[in-house]
Amino acid sequence: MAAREDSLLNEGLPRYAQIQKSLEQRLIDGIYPIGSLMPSEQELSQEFNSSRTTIREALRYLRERGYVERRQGVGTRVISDTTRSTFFQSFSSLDELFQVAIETYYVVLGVETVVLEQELAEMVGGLAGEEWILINGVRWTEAGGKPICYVQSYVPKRFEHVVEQFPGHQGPFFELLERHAEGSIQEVVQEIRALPMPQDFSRQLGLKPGSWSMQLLRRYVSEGGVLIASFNWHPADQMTYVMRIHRSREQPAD
Amino acid sequence: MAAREDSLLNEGLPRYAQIQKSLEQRLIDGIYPIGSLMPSEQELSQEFNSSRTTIREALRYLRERGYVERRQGVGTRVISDTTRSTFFQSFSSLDELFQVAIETYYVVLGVETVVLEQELAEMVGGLAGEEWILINGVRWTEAGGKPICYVQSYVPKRFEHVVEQFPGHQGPFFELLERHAEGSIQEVVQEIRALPMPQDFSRQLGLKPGSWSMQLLRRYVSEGGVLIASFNWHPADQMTYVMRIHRSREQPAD
DNA sequence: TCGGCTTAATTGTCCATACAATATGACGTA
DNA sequence: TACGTCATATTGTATGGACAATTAAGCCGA
Repeated sequence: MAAREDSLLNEGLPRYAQIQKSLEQRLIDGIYPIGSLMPSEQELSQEFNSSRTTIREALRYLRERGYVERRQGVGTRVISDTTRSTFFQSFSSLDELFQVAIETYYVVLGVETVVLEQELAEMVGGLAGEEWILINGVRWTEAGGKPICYVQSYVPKRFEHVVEQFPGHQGPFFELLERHAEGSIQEVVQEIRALPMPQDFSRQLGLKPGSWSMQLLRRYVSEGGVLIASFNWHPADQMTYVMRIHRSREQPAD
Repeated sequence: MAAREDSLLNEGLPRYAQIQKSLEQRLIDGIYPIGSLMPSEQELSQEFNSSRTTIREALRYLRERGYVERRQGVGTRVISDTTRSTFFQSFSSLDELFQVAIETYYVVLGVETVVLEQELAEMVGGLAGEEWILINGVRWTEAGGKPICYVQSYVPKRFEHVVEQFPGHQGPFFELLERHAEGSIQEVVQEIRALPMPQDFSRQLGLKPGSWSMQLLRRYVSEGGVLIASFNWHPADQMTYVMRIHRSREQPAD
């Protein structure tokens, strides 16, 4: 009982939390050096005068925090003296990621089949000489409102039957394509450039000749390859791309 | 014994893992609707003919996965029928985040004290009328190489003594500032714009008048407020900002 | 010296039990 | 009707115990 009070701060925390803190501090202080084995569960159980279950709960926390790895037959090995610290940016959906306003209104201007040249193939993620479908359109704030951006979407020819459904579809095209694809979207690559706005796009968006744009290129990649690659051409003076990046000392899911 | 075999797939998995899978499937199937209470630990213990500890382990998994929340005195309430599925982009350091080439070479052109006007204050995260320190500089590929971008860095006046160390410091300034700040950097906000390149910056970068830029504004925010806000002006034709976003069905730290 | 076997140590899984802490519902009284 | 009290249900914390699975070290024989 007296040994217990000496070893732990009496903070009203559960015992396992107090042991966590003690052990974490020792790791940070290098008392258990990286690469070494910590005392066994039994040894810690005796030191803290607690049951093995309580010790295991504390060690579980250390493992989840990235300080140690635990292996049956070996023991608890120290792999870090700092808790995992990453910067991350996470999104609950791709819409949120791409800051697409839900209420925007998309108008298809035309659909055609194109043969990819080398440079374009590299950008959309296809092969030179392949046939892809190009859909030109304009995204508006609302029907009859202001134009937001000019959109060129490139889709592999094998999704021709899906493209036919695009004009009646008000959500993102990638969602429609994902439903018909082998597997779900695993990665999205976005590239951002400042470029002169092509003149015929300027006309569609009501801009003066010689205007500039922020061009966002996005490739949506599933297991079966690129589903769609879209160039969004935003008028430069109407577009700020904002990213908020947070530090996490915990798993973001906590 | 027979009841046990009926309820669980005999997969060689630990019992708690088998129960996890069963319960997860029920959640996905809507057998336990969102908002409802799942059976109590005791009920599940009887159903699966397992100890309460084993049930708790399975429920812990469901909680960590975001399906349920558990409250003492209430029970286990369903809050989702899908596991957390997020898209994320994580970085092990801010250098990686901002695609800063380690080997670049920064030259300070000048340091002055400025009083923030309203618009600038909003961008750097200060207050109009405040004194901040402005450091102008150019980042080069290497000493004597090509210019990469023009950099305007704004630092609160209270870090005046730290700014004095900037000229001899080849790493990122935010790291130096973080060491002298109250608390570490918790968030970085980055804004990307396509803008005409200011003429005196054009001159410094060897560009023709009328050139355009991609402007990256970054605010590094600690508990005590903004540490530094930097405008990086990149020549438009020399800059593509690339982001790779991955889907994760697990906590990114795993 | 190398390989196989045995033993001991260590963590992983599972159980039963007990008490604490919190929430909820029912009942009684003002 | 509102508030207080009490009983019950539920999850959280903690203990002790047992057996399983894995690893490492030591020993022995070829």
